[in-house]
Amino acid sequence: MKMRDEYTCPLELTHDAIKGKWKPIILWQLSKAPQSLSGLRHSIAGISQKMLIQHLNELIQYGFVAKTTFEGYPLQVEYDLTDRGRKIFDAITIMQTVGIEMMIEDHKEELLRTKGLL
Amino acid sequence: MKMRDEYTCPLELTHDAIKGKWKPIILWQLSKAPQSLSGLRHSIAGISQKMLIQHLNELIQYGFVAKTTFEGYPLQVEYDLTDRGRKIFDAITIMQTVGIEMMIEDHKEELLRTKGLL
DNA sequence: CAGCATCCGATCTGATACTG
DNA sequence: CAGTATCAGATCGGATGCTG
Repeated sequence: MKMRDEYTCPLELTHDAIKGKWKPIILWQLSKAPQSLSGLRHSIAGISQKMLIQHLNELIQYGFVAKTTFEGYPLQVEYDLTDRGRKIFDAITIMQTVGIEMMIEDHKEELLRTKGLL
Repeated sequence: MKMRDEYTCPLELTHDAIKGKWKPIILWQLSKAPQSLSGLRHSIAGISQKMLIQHLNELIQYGFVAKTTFEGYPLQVEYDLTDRGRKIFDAITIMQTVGIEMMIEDHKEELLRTKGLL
């Protein structure tokens, strides 16, 4: 992702920090538990390794995620939310809630439509 | 923007709904007051008319924004947040808060660095 | 297991010009 | 004032193959 040098608008900064197809889901997964790369790859359906690493690195640059590397073989790392990451996670939670409501409402409409009630 | 037919993940749905360079700022502006197209264009620095209309339409499709058209000349419209829009705005608020904190912290570091304290 | 490099099609954005 | 159409460049995302 192209990263900007400077921001004048705080909202733009945060939006940049969580934009991209997979960042919200990565944060969501990490909020459940710190995980390894392969752990995340299994818990996030459909993500490629390239995208996972790229988005993780961006989250690290913005200070939402911390990475710990353990010595020895097999190689082992752990990704975890930082304090800042936990703060932005509150926003992710709201997004999740609203998303659920939207899906329920839309499904309701669909149901009524198929029954000829709309 | 490419719109998906179906969503399996609520978070993905909401993220799609607010993604794009300008959507968070548009929602932010509309939360202050319902506005006309030209009003928004003036309150959002740097946005092109095409992007503004495009993102507004996407926000309408996702049910975050409502549009009212008034008859007569000169043409007049008004964009406003819906209830759903106000819910997602809570997430935007958190994003704004975190963004401000990030900017302050980063600036703090910068200050210390220039003073040779870091 | 963790991570990088490259290539390519899909998508996003912005400038410009035009319509009701 | 509100909105559409088109086109070119930048960016993003996914598949694949390679390294420590």
